[in-house]
Amino acid sequence: MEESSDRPGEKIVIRIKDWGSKEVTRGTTILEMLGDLHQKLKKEALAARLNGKIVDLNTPLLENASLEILTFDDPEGAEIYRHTASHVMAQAVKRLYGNVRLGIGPPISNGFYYDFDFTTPISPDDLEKIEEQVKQIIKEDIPLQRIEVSREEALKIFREKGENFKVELISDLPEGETISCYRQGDFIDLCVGPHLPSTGRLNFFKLLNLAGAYWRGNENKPMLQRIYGTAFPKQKMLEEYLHFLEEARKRDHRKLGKELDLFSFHEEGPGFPFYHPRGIIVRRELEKFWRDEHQKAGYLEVETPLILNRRLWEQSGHWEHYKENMYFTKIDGQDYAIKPMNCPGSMLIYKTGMRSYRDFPLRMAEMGLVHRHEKSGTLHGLMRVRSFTQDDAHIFMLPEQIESEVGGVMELVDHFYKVFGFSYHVELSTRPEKAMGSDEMWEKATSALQSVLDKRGIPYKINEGDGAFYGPKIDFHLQDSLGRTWQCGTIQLDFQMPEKFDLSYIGPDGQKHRPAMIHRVVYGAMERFFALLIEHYGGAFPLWLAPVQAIVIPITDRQRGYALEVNDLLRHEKVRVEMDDRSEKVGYKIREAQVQKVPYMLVIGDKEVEAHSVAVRHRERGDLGILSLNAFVEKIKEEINEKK
RNA sequence: GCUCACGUAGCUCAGUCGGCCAGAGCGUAUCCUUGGUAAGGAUAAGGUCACCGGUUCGAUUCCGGUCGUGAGCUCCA
Repeated sequence: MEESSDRPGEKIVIRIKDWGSKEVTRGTTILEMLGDLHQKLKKEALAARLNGKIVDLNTPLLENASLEILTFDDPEGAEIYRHTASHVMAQAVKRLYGNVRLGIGPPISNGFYYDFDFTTPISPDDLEKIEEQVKQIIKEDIPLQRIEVSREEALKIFREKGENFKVELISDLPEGETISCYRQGDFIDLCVGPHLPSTGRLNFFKLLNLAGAYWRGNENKPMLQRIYGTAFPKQKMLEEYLHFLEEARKRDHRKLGKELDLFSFHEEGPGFPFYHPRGIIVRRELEKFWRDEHQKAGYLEVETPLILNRRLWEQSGHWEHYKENMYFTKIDGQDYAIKPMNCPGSMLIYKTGMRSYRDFPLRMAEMGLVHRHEKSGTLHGLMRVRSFTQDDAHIFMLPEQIESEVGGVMELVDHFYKVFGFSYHVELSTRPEKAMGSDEMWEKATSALQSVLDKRGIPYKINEGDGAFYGPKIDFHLQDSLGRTWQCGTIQLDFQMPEKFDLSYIGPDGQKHRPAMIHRVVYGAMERFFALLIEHYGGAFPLWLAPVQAIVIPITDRQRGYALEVNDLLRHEKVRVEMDDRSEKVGYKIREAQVQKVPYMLVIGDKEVEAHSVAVRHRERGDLGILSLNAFVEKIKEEINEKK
């Protein structure tokens, strides 16, 4: 609408969000304009949105326009800030280790990274040195300059520098695309930008860790060294972030698992978890809840063997598609495999009799222990293991029941996660490269899942090519204490297994038909869900899950008799109770119970013996005063039942 | 699987630039203490310094390999 003209000295009008309009001379940069407008804003501004497009502050204003100033509080602002930080780090690395080639260096949530190809690998000790150099570059306050170049020029620049990764990136850019670079002093990087106007705009900077990363995420390509870091405009923000990381480490399920004596791992079985008495209590409670809810939701429970003949796995397609992840054994000279999935077993149960459309939907659930050979480097506490129990179910149904059944599972998942207070996000995964079945089948199955999500208005992300080999899936992801996400629930539509196993049902027409089927889990894997729960609650499980729900603490030996009576009564009422009658002071016993995150501590002195009562202390609410023994028993039983 | 780092008592961690009996705190055991809401005191036990080789007069320490663990990549519930 607004025609630009090339007459110099002409005035143009800029409408600035939250700051009204401003008249400037054509050609004034955004930064210059801000200087006239407001010093604080100029200081906080990182980039701007000019007529909807995010640009550098050095961008000259050439026509009437609308402008929005981006600060660190805007997600885009923070990204630009971190992106510049990554360039500065790369410059520092270049200065210190001249002979290093650059990979990529994007901002990520809470920070940034940059990938480098060093001639000799650096060690974590080098980070300090790099950090010092970064500080130096910030101090030098070097301006960042955007340069737009032709493809040939870009190739020339980076070829001359020996930056063959950058050359590869440029070569892969579509023809005709403007190629931009950012220069700061002697350092130049291929980058779309935008960036901060100068390195001095960065403030508090911290390099966090060093890791390996394949070039372009491809395991067949060279491995680079990735340096992770973060940057904030205020010291306090950086400190808060580092503090958050520290707190998150305290909630790490691997640490809490040890401290609370829940589970362990051993060299004798890497990736194979050992549940301790306290850990198995939590798991059994989760299972109990699961059985109750599944019974209500109309599921039938089954159990199938751990080891089954090779023939079955050939029939299911696992032999062909999943062999690398399976464990094998021989029985009487015949090949057997330890099940990596529960479905083939359920197929055999399905086939033990004639099925009628009247039986549908047939919801067959199984807490099935599966074993998978996961790559050693991927193991991670209970989150990623080699043997785990899936709260599996296979639903056999009429094709027209798919939508309502998928919807039903989604409701069940939502209900479960709400009970634990988890928030989650949903992803839809489509056909992988290595897949069974025709494109039409995949198309049909994928759009069925998509339509359920769309109809329910559930936001989801699409993961192209991430489906199971037998069908597309809807995944439910939860976050751990550090914000890393883990797939838990999943709903997988499968038109393959029914074919492979020649499943049938008798329809109303008296003829045989092929049933539709879904695989689904709600918790996902009990191990992973348990790990997430530990981190979610920081080890302080809600009463109904707590391994020890109450601890009886007699003050002296005199109260031991009555304390034992309290202990026995609670135990008979199925409360998980322990007694601490060691000759230690009350304070000591309380401290230990607090550290172990026991919900209720029952202190018993002479007064309580006399009154047949208990002095109740709650791990979070503190001293709750004296309750009669019976009143406490009722109270705790009620709270357990209500899953408070 | 790959890159880098790490592996010392049940746990958390010192330490040894190659050399006498390898240390601390917590925990455990025994004794003293019987103390009212987050650590009472004393004594003791506890280690093939992950494992296997090599270098060396001598290795927990240096080198190589194996196993395990961590961060991340790849892969996945």
